[in-house]
Amino acid sequence: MPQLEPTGGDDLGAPDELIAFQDEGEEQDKGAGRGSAHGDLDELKSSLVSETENRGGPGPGGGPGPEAERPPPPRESFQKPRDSLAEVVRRQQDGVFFKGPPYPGYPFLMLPELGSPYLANGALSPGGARTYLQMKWPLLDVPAGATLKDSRSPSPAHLSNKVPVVQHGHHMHPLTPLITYSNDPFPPGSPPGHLSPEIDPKTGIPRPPHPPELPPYYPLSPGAVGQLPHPLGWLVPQQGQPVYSIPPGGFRHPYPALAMNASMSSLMSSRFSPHMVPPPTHGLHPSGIPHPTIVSPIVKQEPTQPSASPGGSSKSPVAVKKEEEKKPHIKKPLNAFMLYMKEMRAKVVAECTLKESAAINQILGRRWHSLSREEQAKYYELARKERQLHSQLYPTWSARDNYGKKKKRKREKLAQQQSHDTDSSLPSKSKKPCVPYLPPEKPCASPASSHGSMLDSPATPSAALASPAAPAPTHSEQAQPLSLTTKPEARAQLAVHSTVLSSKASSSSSSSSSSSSSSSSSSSSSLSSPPSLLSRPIPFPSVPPTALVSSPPGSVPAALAVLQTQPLSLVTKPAD
DNA sequence: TGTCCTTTGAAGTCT
DNA sequence: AGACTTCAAAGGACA
Repeated sequence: MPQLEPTGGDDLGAPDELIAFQDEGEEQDKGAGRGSAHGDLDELKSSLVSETENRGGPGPGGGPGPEAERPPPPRESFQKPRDSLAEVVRRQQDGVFFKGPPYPGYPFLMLPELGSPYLANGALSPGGARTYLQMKWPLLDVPAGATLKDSRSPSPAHLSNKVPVVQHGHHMHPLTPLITYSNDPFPPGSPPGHLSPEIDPKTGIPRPPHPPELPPYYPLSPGAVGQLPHPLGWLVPQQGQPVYSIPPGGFRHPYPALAMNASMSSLMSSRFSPHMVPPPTHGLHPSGIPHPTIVSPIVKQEPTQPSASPGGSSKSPVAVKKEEEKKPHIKKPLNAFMLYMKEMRAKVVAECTLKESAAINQILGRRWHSLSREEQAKYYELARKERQLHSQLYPTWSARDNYGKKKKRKREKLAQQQSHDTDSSLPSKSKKPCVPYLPPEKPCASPASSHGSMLDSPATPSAALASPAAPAPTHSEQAQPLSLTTKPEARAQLAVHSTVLSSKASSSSSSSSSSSSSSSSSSSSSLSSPPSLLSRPIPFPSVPPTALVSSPPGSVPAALAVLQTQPLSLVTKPAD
């Protein structure tokens, strides 16, 4: 694990290798020929990512071409068989969520009215245009929920995007003016493995080598990053969530000694605002908005210096406990996916009537996988910045500090799961069916069905592969519904599905297991998926050998794209 | 009211 | 070292 360096040039797991993404994308944009090594997979890839291409839509970054050309992002969820809920969710995605580009709002987020709302007073007024000026950005004070739904869309496409997306003018990433991509040293470390520039650990598909002429940094070129909605939701009110505002007069750094660069300042001012210091108004920001990462304990928190080592004193247990109670709860910095979720949740909710986070999260998880590496890289970068800032703000903070703050349930659940595994006949606890997470009406599912999703009318794998131009869903999006759920309960439930599927399909589970184990990917928990879940039948017949051969374990073989079809049809519509 | 669900990733603990 | 666990966000569902 990369360690935080005093210089701030730490590598906190950010995908440094993502440096190659931009180049890759550009190359693809130019339609440049690709290495012969990919030749065999090109066709498959194109067919697999055709949906991505379709939904890519016209964007600042270019046409849909690049998306289709890029290797499928590492996805592990292929092996995750989904229950009916996931199925419905998938359909919703296919039919609704992926009808547009992943970030449909970017282009038109270049709001023309630069500065008007907040330039005057230094803060965004409620309902004010979310046009962020570069220099003003750190000082923005966005009222909570003020801009959750921005109907003033300059573009029709924006109508569907009700998520307040912060967008800099000039295609400037919100953090671009603040994050010194070129100066802020982020030595290559251990970024997400699936984002490796050389070989995708998941897919095993070699990636175009990073041209030496390119800077060893994330390809967050202004143009590229400009498409990124403000992933740091702290400045963007979402779902009525309080926005981490900054005092009108700017923001007072609680740690003068802490050298803060612009990026730090931006982060600090937003998510990790100096609320650790004696809050001016009883733990609340001067604006009255609670700090996002610091949850004041019930007991009125006292001015405690985060840097000051907590505990370590010879106090009585009671005193220590009392002191701990007073300690503000410093939340963990959000990881890339959390940032993504935070940003996209509102959009998904807006696009669909889904309200339940569980279902939405499933969608988001799939969308996350469907994101291009470049897009993911943005979030990884932001997450790394967050962690970096967090570590600087709270040097003594450790994730352990929050251990036990929440009711430990997983352990219990896991224990139950284990016992459940031993005795599969006994339902664990009050296990809730996964189906309920989707509303019965499933308004978002209709379009997909009307369009004839792959599930509704599963196309033969061969057909899908044979017609790359066909709007075939991306492998991830298609397969994810089948992906194993990492939750013990769900796994237990899915095991039933798996069993049914296995009984219905004579396909060997070995192939599926290999692909399932490939879910190695990101989620460690997925690795622990019980074999029973891996036994999901996977039709490989029509899969070109190259696709399988070139897809090492831990990858998502293009062949798995076929999973979307038959098995899914078996799983779908459980409740109907 | 509190917990669960659900997702991924980071970071912790445990073996 | 690897496996496992917890937490981060979110909000409806449920006991």
